Amino acid sequence: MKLIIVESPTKARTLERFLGKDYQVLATMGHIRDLPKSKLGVDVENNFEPQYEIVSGQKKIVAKIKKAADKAGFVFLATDPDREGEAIAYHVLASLNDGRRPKKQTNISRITFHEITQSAILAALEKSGQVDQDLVDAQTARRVLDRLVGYKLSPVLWKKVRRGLSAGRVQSVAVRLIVEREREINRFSSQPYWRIGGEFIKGGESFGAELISKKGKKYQTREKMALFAGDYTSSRTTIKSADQAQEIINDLKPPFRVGQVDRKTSRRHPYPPFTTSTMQQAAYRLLNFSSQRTMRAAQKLYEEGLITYHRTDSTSLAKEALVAARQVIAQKFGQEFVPDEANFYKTKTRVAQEAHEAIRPTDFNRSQADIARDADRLYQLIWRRALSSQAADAQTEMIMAKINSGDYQFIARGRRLIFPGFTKILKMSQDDERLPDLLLDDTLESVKFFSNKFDTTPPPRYSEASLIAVLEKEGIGRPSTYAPIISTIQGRNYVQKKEGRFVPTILGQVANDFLAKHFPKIMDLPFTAKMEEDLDRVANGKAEWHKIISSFYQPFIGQVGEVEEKAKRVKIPVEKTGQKCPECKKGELVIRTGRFGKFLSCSRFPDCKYTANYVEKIDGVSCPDCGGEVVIRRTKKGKHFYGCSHYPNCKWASWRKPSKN
DNA sequence: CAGTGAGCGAGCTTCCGCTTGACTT
Repeated sequence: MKLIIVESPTKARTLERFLGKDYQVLATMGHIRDLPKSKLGVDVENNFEPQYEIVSGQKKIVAKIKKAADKAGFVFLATDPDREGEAIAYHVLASLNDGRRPKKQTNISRITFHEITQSAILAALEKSGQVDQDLVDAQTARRVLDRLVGYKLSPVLWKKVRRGLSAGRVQSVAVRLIVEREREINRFSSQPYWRIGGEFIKGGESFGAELISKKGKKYQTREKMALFAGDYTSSRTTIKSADQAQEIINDLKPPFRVGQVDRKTSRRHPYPPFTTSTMQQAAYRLLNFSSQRTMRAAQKLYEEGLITYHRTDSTSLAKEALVAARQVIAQKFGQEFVPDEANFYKTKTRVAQEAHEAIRPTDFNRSQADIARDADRLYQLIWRRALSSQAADAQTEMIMAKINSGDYQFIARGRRLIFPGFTKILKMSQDDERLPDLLLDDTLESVKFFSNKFDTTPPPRYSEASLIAVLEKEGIGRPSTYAPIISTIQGRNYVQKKEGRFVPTILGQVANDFLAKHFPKIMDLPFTAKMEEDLDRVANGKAEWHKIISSFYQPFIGQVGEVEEKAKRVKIPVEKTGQKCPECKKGELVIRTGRFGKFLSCSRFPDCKYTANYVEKIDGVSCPDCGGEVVIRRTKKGKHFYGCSHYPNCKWASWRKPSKN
């Protein structure tokens, strides 16, 4: 009997099925040892020695693994093939040896595989090795750094801003992005601009064109980044008033002659299959799922064996899956939809660890999941995306015709689908845009000219999806943490969602400004990228983890001490409501935050002691029992729920947000 | 499922990343 250790219980079941009765497979369910929660747990005086202990709630599993290992003839550590997985393997090894790594590993070895297929697992069992101490050291450095940053910075906030706050390498940068975006929006001043269009006729067929230049000098036709913040560095001419637009229109005279016609075939390559991040972004865009809801649905699909692992940063597919996808495409859509060679995708994010496959159906023949509704809808996205990633390119003929009129030049664009390719599977093929058959020197009849007003728009607030996209691009956070980050920064009341997008609270801005002023290095976007470079050097045996941490910690802790001593406590401005105090009738009602959340009180406190509950209303929905307003309330434990504003007259309440009507 | 509340200063709060359950309308 041989014992195999993996991280996920679903994976354990799959392996047992592949390997039969000679193997027992147990799951660690994540990390089994970690730093203590209630104290720093890093001996900064003694070479940053981490004080690991068994994670509370994991004691049973550790005991079970120990017992099974004693009985087994051989143990394979098959945790995920990445930095965290190597660390888990190390901690299992250490747990089996009373907390220490044995000098010699006998009857125990480390194996890795990137795909959960029978062939990959059998190959891995043949190629066993030892736990890679350099990689473990890199993880230790990561863990210790995050603990030092989090547990040293947070108390500074307790002292200087408000009790109970938190700061960290990831969450603080996420908040910063939202705060800075809001300020960019506030600074923005919208500028109107006009675009001029014309309708022409050839052979009885009418079509539209847009004015693009005068004497070769181009007009502003689309909003460009240069227009943000009123910065006119663009070389284009902007039409700034309706009068100016009308003058140009009055100036347009026949003949209207076709000057140039370009036809070219554009090929569009399919999209790579989903990673966690792109799946969350697509589910938000197409299904309006939050990242948490997406992950809950994905978890269900994974546990049912319908998809591969859903926390991944890889876009590669197992060989078996490539073959299967090509077969299914041929069978369902036709051989012409199968490219000559399989499509491969490079991972864009530099920090990707690619421990798993991309997210894909385990069986491409199954186009529906038919379990829970959310899960089924998500499954269909995954199926389409993974399958289409192996389909042929889409081909479109693009037609661009220039039309001259004196000094002025118009452009007409047409589009004709030649071959849908992958877009047929993704269900995203665009309609053709017809143009009559225009030839050089054709003279056209004009029907009318018109102008349309546009306004430059500020950059949008972040949604969950767009925030996660930026974090991933900067290498901040991991597939397993994107959804939790979103709930942390809201739970700390640093940001709130307004119409599905993030707005910083006053507290968020104050805490962010404090950190950005005193700890600019940590709040900087490249901080994590630099950390990752250092960790790579540790993993490759080119740097020593204690030295990396020490060179960070010495200046950092000096700065912490200085700020604790010198920085003034920050006053958090109160939010005004614009309503008069009903008791003294002199002060204004303001929203304050106490130990139990927000409440209303008089601005003249302590002279006037009026207080009232602050209720947050949900727009657009009403109480299903009495038609009153729906408000957010909290239980004694602080959990949110939805109730009726007419309480206690109406006792309606719900955990879930009531839907419209 | 529905309190109170800021100001005093007891003892408390806090990180990131890996994994699932167990509690409910």
